[in-house]
Amino acid sequence: MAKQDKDLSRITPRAESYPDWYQDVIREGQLAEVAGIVKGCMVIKPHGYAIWEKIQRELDDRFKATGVQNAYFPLLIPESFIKREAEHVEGFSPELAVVTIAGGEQLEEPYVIRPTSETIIGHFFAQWIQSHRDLPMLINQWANVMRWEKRTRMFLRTGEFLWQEGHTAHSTHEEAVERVIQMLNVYADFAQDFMAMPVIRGRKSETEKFAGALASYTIEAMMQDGKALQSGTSHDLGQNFGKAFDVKFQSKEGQLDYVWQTSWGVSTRLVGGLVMSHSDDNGLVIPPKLAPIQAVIVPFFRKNEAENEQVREEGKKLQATLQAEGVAAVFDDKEGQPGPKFYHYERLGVPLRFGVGPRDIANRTAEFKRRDQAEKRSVSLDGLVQLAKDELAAMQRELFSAALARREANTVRLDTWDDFKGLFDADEGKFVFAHWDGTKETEAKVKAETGATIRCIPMEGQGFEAEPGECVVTGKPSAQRVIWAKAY
RNA sequence: CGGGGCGUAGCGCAGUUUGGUUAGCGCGCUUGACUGGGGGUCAAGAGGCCGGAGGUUCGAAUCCUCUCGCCCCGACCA
Repeated sequence: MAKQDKDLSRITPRAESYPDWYQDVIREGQLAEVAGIVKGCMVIKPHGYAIWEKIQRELDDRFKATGVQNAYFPLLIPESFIKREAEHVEGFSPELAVVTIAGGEQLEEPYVIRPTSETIIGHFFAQWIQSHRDLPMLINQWANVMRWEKRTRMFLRTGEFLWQEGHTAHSTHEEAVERVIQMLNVYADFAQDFMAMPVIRGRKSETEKFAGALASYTIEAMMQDGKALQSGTSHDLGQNFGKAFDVKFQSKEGQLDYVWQTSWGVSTRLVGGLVMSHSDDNGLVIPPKLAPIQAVIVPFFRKNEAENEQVREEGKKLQATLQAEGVAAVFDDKEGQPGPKFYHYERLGVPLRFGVGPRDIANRTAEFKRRDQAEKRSVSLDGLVQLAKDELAAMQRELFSAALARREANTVRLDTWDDFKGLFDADEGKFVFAHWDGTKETEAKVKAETGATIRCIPMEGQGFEAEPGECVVTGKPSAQRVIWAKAY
């Protein structure tokens, strides 16, 4: 408190400015920084990348469990490929970066730096698939992509970003749709179980769907400011790309037909979702399953070197014991006072912190603090490993419950246009569950007048059951309510 | 792409209106001592072609022209 004038609290409180807070948490949590030298791009720093690696590993396992294999396709795509699917060109043209010179010479046909790989993968699928016996083809690639954005935000929208894109080909539409939903569910489970980020699964409206898809499905999460974050998508591509790239197979009956394709992806945007789901005014908060460091042990040194040596030994022992039990623990015995270390690890989002000093060694205790709780307490050294495991599990659960409770508290059913417009005019971050007549025109009107868009048409079984009614804008018949919100 | 703001030490800024010679401050950093249970104290240091180019001038961080870049707010997007 007395140190306020020393520029020590460098995180803008959320209440003051949510965008500034977001940037501050990323900086202080050492996740990433703006590259500066390359427009719209960022450097993902080791701590941020470690989180991405945990996301990757977990998702990769889950993909493979469904029979998907990894592969890799070229970064550069012949420009003509992008143009083959009409909606696809239209959707992506504005944000393409194009290579026109290579090896010092003008290229005959420019290359596009991939914004996504449906086209180039379509090309190879055409070569790899002849028979129904080659299907289903289940491929995923971990890659970087580039979409030239007018306005960028760290992790949420950058010129270049990392992601995975799954691409599958099937002999029937039913099977393809099944895969689309299956992968959507993989994403939803991952987000909720691993990232403690509650999501709503649903279908995108025509306006919001992927360029070139028959239908798009999404998981939508609510950030702390009540805005929606599209956190993962899964697309039913129908036969659109099959036709554009001549991906045909011969069926059991000997008929030639175009394959039915899907694509699905999540990106480093998830890291942005992580920040805005759990973090507080003291910095990052990472759910235990996602945390590269799950526990830190901070020693309390004094001037007595013999005592310090004991503290050091106890700290190392504690770290080893935790690691042996699968807890990613760090013992920070660097020079320096404990206070600054506390702040440091707090801002990194480390879930558990243990403090050990001479006093503790005498009493066989440790000071304990959980990142998502305000109080410290003294715990016994003997039961400490079990306590760590229990607390990690509890924190994972509680972060999810808190996020879910927040979403529920900020989701409202509205039935009149006055209420609807009034709410968004007041700039309230809410999910509004309201009826829609199903037309683009209504959607466009709402967007123009309130800034809110249809985040998704929720699927069954999530507490947003379909019920007929009247459109909140036009009063025309509506088959079901949809989720409206302002979005990132 | 429109509107606004900003480029001076690693970070945050002052100085620019009213040119003036060694360009300042806070934090951070280095070294040492004292310390040590939530950003401690003292001392000594290191660190700048003031975003870039051109011009005006005896003299430019400061004035003029051009340029590059970044951030914020809006229209388009994982």
